[in-house]
Amino acid sequence: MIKVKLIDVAKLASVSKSTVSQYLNGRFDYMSKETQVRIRAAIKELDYVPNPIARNLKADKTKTIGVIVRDITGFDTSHTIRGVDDYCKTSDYNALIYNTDFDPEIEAKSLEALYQLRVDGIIIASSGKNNKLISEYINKGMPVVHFQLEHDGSEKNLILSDYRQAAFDATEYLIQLGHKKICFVTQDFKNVKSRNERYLGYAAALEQHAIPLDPQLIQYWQRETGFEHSPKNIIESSAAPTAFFSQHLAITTELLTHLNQENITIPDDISLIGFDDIPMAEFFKVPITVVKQEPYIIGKEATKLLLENINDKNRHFQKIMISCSITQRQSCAPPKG
Amino acid sequence: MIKVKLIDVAKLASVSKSTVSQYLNGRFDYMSKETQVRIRAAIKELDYVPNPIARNLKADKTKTIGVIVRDITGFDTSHTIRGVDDYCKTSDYNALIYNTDFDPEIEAKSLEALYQLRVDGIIIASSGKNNKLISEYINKGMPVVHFQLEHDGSEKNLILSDYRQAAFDATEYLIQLGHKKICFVTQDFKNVKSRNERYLGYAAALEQHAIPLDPQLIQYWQRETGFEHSPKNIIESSAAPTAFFSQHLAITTELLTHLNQENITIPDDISLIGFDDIPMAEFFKVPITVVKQEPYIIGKEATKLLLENINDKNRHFQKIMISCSITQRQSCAPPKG
DNA sequence: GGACTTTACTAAACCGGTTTAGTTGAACAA
DNA sequence: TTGTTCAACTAAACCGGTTTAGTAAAGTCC
Repeated sequence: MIKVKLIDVAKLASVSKSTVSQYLNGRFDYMSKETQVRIRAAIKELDYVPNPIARNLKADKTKTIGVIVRDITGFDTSHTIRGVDDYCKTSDYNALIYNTDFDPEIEAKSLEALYQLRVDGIIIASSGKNNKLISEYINKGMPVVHFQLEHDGSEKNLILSDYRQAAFDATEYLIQLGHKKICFVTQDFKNVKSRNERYLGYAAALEQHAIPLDPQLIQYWQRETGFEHSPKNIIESSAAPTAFFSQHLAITTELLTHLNQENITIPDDISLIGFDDIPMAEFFKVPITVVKQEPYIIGKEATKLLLENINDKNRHFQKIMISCSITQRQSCAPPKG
Repeated sequence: MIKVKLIDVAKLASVSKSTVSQYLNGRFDYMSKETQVRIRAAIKELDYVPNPIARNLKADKTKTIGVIVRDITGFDTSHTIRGVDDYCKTSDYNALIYNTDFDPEIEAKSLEALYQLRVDGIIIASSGKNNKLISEYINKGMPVVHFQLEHDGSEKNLILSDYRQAAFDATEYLIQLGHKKICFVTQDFKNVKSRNERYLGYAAALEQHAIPLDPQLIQYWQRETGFEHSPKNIIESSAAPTAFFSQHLAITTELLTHLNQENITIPDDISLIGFDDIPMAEFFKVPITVVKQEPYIIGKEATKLLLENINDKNRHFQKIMISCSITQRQSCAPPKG
């Protein structure tokens, strides 16, 4: 495709390869003004562009980072990727996206592929199942930044929403509307700190307002099997929640599907606040109130942190928290009666 | 990061670099069985992985393609990217995504960046403003596949939805519901074939059903300035449309915003069919009926076509069309009266 | 037993740059 | 006049692989 190379420029300008290379790297004091002019002219005439591959081979870096996500198609994820891309472009890096579809094996393969490709660093929303493998790579010198998910706390560099505060705010918002029986709908959070943080925020808000925590109001959902108890049954149970607080978009979506099917009306029959913003929410039958994260900022900050780690191996680790904010729409109302 | 190299394997196995290289490339008949065993053992012991950069330098390819889109965050676009990524992974390629945010200058810069990076090929949803530049690159030997947008017909390799048929189907669907005054809401389509095709489909459906085409029912929208005439005014004009047929998601969204604001009810006051599917449409106040494209398939097919072009420079050009399908929801009803 | 193949390798050039260690000629100081 | 410094370069090694041309030893043929 491109066939003009440095040697061609050198010949045309009647200098050695070395001098052209010095010129290309801005070390102009190694040559005379006239030589500079000749080289500049030769580059222009030949339309020469240095080959970054050859360059990077010697430098032992690729100017490429890897990003491992579950699905680029997700609303928040796509914005995070956008943030990563935008920040990369400001620093002459490129990002390679790998989707795992929530499969830890594909995640492991993606890590391996990126490692073999010699990417300069990796940003990952990890499943937690490959933390051992990730540690190996880190020990070999691969900079890694986690985002979105913290598992056992072994993640050194990470950037997260302030989940505890966000959950606290959302819960308090419901409490201030008069709710006391708030059903916390979540995935299992025993081994996932970033999920546990949400729980702690929820619990803290209840405690602050002297509302006892009813274990029956903690309800579980799994990606593969859905709800442990159906939303309808939860509502009709003795726990009698007046509001749902859903812990991420997939749960919110499935909750809405169930409520729709059962003709349960929001917010008349029950209030709902979700985690993660919802696309085109303003056109919903009931626009859903949410605590929204800042996926674009998270993408940018994650990349910034990663590049800092790439360019300064001795940096200490960081945990960065980004605030969330409540977007009030129409799915929350005071409880009845 | 990785420091084991081919020469280390060669030393441990007591053979030359060449032999190891032959082994790595599967040319086993150049060596004895025992040598193979020794090399295999050495690779395993050292945990050796070949450096693709060095490899590609010699081969003069990067095993990387570039993808230029307007915004990866878009619902359809993210699915197209997903298709590209998935297909890439089956062939050991990687994709680099560049967002233009609808800016032809950024598009030109992205093209240049990808060219300088020596990507093996480019997939682009082009603005049409850089066709000259693209032609230059094609002439220099860069394989290019267009998707989503056809402008002047100079695009050689392209993959599109069958816009004409799709628009025909959508229009006919409305006609069969009893509509005769169907307002075609579009961007300017004079110089964009893929938009003109929609118009032709619309016109063909009207003609087939002997409905005269009223120019007042062709209404324009622009990304920067919005609607030429407000939807409310259009409805109240003498043309008196009973249905809108919107030509892509951004138009549909803005149309919905306007109708919401003016308290115009769908489908009671007016029917609406959109182009492009809508995320979470089932939760809308009025779930919108759409002609949906197949962005994931388009991504896959575009990549397939591109890789074929990369691996066989003498291939003839192709124009591939993918069918759309109507997803009936609740925004279309027979006209009143 | 000498010529011709075949097998199993290796040396060295090559990909397109960067970098280090020299080299050359002029200017300047003692 | 000689030694030293400096400006302005260049040759060659290097990055980590691939590939081509070549070679030594063993096997085959007549």
